Amino acid sequence: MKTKESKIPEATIKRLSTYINCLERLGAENNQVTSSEMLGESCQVSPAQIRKDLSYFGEFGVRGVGYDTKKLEGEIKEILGLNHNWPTTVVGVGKMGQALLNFAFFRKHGFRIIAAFDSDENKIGNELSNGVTILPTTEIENTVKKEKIIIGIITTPADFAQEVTDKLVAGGIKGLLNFAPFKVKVPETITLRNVSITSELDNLAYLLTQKKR
Amino acid sequence: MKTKESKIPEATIKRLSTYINCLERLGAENNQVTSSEMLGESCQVSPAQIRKDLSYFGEFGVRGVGYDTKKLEGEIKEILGLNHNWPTTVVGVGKMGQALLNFAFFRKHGFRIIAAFDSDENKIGNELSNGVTILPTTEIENTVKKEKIIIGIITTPADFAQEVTDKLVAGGIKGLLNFAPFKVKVPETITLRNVSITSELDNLAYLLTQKKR
DNA sequence: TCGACAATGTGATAGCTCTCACAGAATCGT
DNA sequence: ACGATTCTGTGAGAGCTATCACATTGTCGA
Repeated sequence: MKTKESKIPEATIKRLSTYINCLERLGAENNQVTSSEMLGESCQVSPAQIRKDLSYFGEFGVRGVGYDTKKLEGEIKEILGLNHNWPTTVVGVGKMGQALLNFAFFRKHGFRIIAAFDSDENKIGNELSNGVTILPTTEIENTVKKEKIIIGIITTPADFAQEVTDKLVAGGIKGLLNFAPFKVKVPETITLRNVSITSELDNLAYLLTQKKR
Repeated sequence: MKTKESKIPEATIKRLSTYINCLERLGAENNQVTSSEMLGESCQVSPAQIRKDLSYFGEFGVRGVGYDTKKLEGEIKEILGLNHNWPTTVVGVGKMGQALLNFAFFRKHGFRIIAAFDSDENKIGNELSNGVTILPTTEIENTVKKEKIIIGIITTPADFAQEVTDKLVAGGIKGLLNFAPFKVKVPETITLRNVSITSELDNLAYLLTQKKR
């Protein structure tokens, strides 16, 4: 895989992820070959946009023909780095945490859950369906160190988000995905993505309010 | 509230939502007055960006002083339309659906859950903590019509997302927030936001992969 | 073998978003 | 009363992202 040196738009990365989804579906529907138009139809992105996005990383299609569905899917997974198996932990085993732990695609997307933490004494010691035992949050730093955990997923209430973040960072975590409705702060060396579900709700509210006018 | 006629960037709307979060926090910490710098520090946005964002909607601050924390919070809520009480339904009462139903801020953000649906017979008939009874998905169209539900939140598996979407649309829904990892299609008149949790995971994977290079 | 055709890859360009720098406006101390 | 100070609001411009149009390249049938 050759990566061209120009900067790749964040939006492109986001779309690549949706391309995989659509390619899987198209593949399952027996489309051995896909055109940028067909893929665009499927994931509601313009064909030109798709070609442009792919062009940042190389040439994956055949002119006059299109893309080999399976092959392209593989290429994009390679680009995104979904062929890894990052040791991952989830902190906060509430409903949101459980929802994520259930997601079958965790593994498919290159994450391996090897620890879970909560501060609720009733949950500590319980075993998840994948065999992982819920540990107290006091064990975060130790465990991250010992198990060489790379990725932390935060699904605690907002008030505890910074606290557990600091513990994960102290343990040497590399990447964080924060679902708590609080923008946590981390040292620059750490890769962080804040996912704000509230802002999606707010966004919808805004759009609907506009429409009423 | 006067809205200037120029188009407002989507990114601005997203940020406004985070401003509310930070303003609540700052207010709780007894900051009666906030500067764009303080707010920027709190939510990790540049002060200039904050002022620009707000300038799309009017003038909310006092030069040389800053913003009245509580008042600004109220203004932004007004802009986003969080002072409504949209009748809302959740389709798919799995872990993800339950997580959302638990979120206290549903009401705070202008949504009122008045129905929930699932296709699992073991769940149908159960009552949620807010008193709502889970109905079978066959009742979606009827109920949406009868209860004049405006907003639908989809937390089903990907395979059922389009199906329930169509039912919600048939019932006359106005806005949809789709958490299923499948980009559903709706008529143009309907406001739709697809929230892709997988793409956040993928994005993190990509960033970490890049860093290793 | 060759021409018609189909769909990619990409330079140019339009459009959008953020950043910068500073003018404008309110407060406070003297 | 007024100048120094502070922080907002905003035009201009830089930087980034998406769209367009077409040259390019491969396929397929005659």
